[in-house]
Amino acid sequence: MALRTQRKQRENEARRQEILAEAECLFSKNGFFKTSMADIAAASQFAMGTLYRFFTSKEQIYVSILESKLEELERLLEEAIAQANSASDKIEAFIKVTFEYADQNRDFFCIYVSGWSGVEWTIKYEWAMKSVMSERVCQLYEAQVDMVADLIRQGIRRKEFRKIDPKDGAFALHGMLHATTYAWILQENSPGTLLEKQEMIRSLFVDGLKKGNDARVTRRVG
Amino acid sequence: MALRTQRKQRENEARRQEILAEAECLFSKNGFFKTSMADIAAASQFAMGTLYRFFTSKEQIYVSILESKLEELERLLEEAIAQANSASDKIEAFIKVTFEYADQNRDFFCIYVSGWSGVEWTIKYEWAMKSVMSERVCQLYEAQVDMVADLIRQGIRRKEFRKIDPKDGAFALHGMLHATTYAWILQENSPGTLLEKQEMIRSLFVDGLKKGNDARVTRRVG
Amino acid sequence: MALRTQRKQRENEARRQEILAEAECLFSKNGFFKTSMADIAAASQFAMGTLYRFFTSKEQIYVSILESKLEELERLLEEAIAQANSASDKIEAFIKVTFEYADQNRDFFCIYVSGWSGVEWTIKYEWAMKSVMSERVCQLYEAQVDMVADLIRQGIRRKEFRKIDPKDGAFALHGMLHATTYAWILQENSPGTLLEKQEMIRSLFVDGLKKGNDARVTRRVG
Amino acid sequence: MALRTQRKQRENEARRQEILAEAECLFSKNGFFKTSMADIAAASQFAMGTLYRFFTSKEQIYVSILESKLEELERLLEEAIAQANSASDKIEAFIKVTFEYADQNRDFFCIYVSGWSGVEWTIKYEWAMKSVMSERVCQLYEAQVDMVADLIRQGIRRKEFRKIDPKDGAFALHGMLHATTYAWILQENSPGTLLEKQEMIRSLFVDGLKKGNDARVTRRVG
DNA sequence: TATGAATGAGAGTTCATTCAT
DNA sequence: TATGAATGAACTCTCATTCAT
Repeated sequence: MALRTQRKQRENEARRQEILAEAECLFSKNGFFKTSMADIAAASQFAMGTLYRFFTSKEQIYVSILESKLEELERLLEEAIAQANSASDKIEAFIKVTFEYADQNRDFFCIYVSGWSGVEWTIKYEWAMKSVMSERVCQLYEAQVDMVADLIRQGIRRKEFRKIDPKDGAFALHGMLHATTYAWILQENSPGTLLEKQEMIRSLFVDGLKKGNDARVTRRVG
Repeated sequence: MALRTQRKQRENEARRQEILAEAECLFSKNGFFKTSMADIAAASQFAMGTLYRFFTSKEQIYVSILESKLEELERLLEEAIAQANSASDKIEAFIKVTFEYADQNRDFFCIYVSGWSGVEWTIKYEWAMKSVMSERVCQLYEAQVDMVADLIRQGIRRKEFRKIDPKDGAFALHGMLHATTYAWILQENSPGTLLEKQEMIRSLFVDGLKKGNDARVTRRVG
Repeated sequence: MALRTQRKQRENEARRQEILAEAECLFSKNGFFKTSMADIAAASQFAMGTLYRFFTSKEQIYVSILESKLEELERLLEEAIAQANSASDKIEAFIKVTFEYADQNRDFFCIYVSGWSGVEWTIKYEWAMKSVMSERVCQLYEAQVDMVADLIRQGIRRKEFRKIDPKDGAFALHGMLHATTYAWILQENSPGTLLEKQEMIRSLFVDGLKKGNDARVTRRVG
Repeated sequence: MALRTQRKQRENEARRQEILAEAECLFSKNGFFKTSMADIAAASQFAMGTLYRFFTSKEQIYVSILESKLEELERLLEEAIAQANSASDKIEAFIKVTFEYADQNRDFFCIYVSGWSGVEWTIKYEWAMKSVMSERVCQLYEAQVDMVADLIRQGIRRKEFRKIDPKDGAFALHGMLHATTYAWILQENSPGTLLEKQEMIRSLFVDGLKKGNDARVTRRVG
């Protein structure tokens, strides 16, 4: 009996994943609002009512996609960072893993960037965004910023990097990564792979952070 | 008669702008889908039917906001770039103008970033995006990328910068700018101004691009 | 302009009434739950969206029927009662007006009795009933009980009636009236009019209450 | 084998009763429409499919509650009436048993009154009512009316009561009983018992029917 | 020309019933 | 036999767009 229960659970999990996979594809193609539950039902070959056995609402499907993928990405990022030594190498690892993941999860990345820029939802006012994005998703987004911010802080402490606001730096890096990824996804028949951009981003960001630069130069904001 | 026609045109233009201004505010607060034509009509104090005399659809209102602001921003960017000499200085000017504009047009910027990440609409498939974003908006987005790409190409030719793919660099810079701006807009009561972030972005990007990117490079205050 | 506004208002009121009339018919035939907004729209020859310009929800339509008719009935009852002198005559007037109104508003009376027995909604738990029946409707139902209870109280004070709990008596009278009305409405091709039952109810109730009765009879409960 | 079959039958009957008991509770609390089969399944601890082994539909469950309780009530009423002598005493017995039963079966009584006023279902048109209420339930309702009507007829024949339409009188009595019961059930923490109302109803109805009354009073319908 | 009421397709969600296990 | 997941039609309500005034 325990066996049957286990099989059921496995099957359910598989179905959930099927639904999520189809929904991911649709959301990435058409966005949240132009994807209907009927579309998801048709694509995943389930009846509409069945979707509601697995998810309580359309929003929950959306959020579930983000949560599961963001958690996976976070694990991969942490693993890779742990294996690198210097702050520079850790950031390089961060960039590499992000690109690899984007390469293998293009659909998700479209949604991911969407969440990042917060935009499909609403923009300026927290309340509106929070109403859709679960607490957990917000945490996961912030965790990614913090991860980079910590690496920058580390690099500054170890004198690898010059002094900058670590959070500002983290936002800047994410911006570069997402814009690059997104541009690459859009040109559907891009010749190369995303990993080819890795060195460019690394050199721009890491070299731009290198210690020497601000020692020699005194600048005012214009 | 010509006079009366002219006055009518001026009045109409004024009305259009009023509508756009209110819509901008609403779209930035609530996003495209959660803003209804009734909302826009109420906010702009026009009847719903009247909105359709000025714009053929809700989407056109959205697009018109982007078009007019993007054109204004493009003019400002070109002016500023023309007045700078070196590629570095031109890029610095680009960053400065972008931040200034964002500071003065927060509502628009929320929409702008949205358009950039393409996200509220649809992401992967051109046709879906094109159905909403006018040809003109796409041109304007591309023009901004090209503007930066050209500056980078120039810098490389003049040996200011090391060799990188100019378009990749342009995407990277835009990503940094938008992420920084967006993060700044979100924290509603941010203490400083956006311009304070300018030097950070500049040094990250321009220094990251510098030829040798090492102790050999000397910089002037721009 | 004021004239046009007035005409508009009159027209709107007329439309509201049309919708209410059709809905009344449907609700009385099929009950609240088996009457759909599509049914009401079809019957009243309006588009579904139009119904929502006049009423915020299906429940509001239902409640509006009750409110307007209950208020009218209350007015009629009060008028008739005021014109009678003795408590007996006032109660007779109450019965007469109730039957007359039922005769002319059969559809409404089906809904009315439904509300009285509280039944379509939920029965035991106030909260569930209150969620549908507006505060106002509840007040109006109670006002009708109180009206009769007051008459009984009056009759007792004036020694017309023997002593009973006035509220209990009021419930009893309403029960008789509703059961009689309802039975009469159900037999669609009833030969006589409801008013023929008036004297029966009057004599049962008023004579049952007459002072003398309990003098002659000594009874034990049980 | 016959023994096993019998045990099965007994078990099945027990299950049926369990389901009916839980359903009764739910229907009385939430009404027919706001009670789902899932609710009933959960409350009775059976799988939804199992419910359909015992009942062909949700409506049948509803109807079965009415049937079984109405049959029980009918038996009790007939027993009590048989033991009384005069028409007055028989009617008193009828009232007493009805109140006792209501006191012990509040959940059922909510549903019962609902059925009586016919209301949750549909009101005016036979077909609609018949579609839900089984032939049997209608018979049982009518049987109750007839039982009282017969008593009244008897009383008239024996000169205990003055002449009235026996069926009208029966409806009136039922109306009083139901309204009184229902009002009492609704005030959840009613201080006394329902039986305390018995004498009031008896004296109202029986005294109202007493022979002498119509001798003293000659009245016209107004 | 300007209006805003009217439209009706389409949205997300529920639930009585079925049927493979 | 008993299960409960799967079904999909039907529900209430929304809103971009139209058009009679």
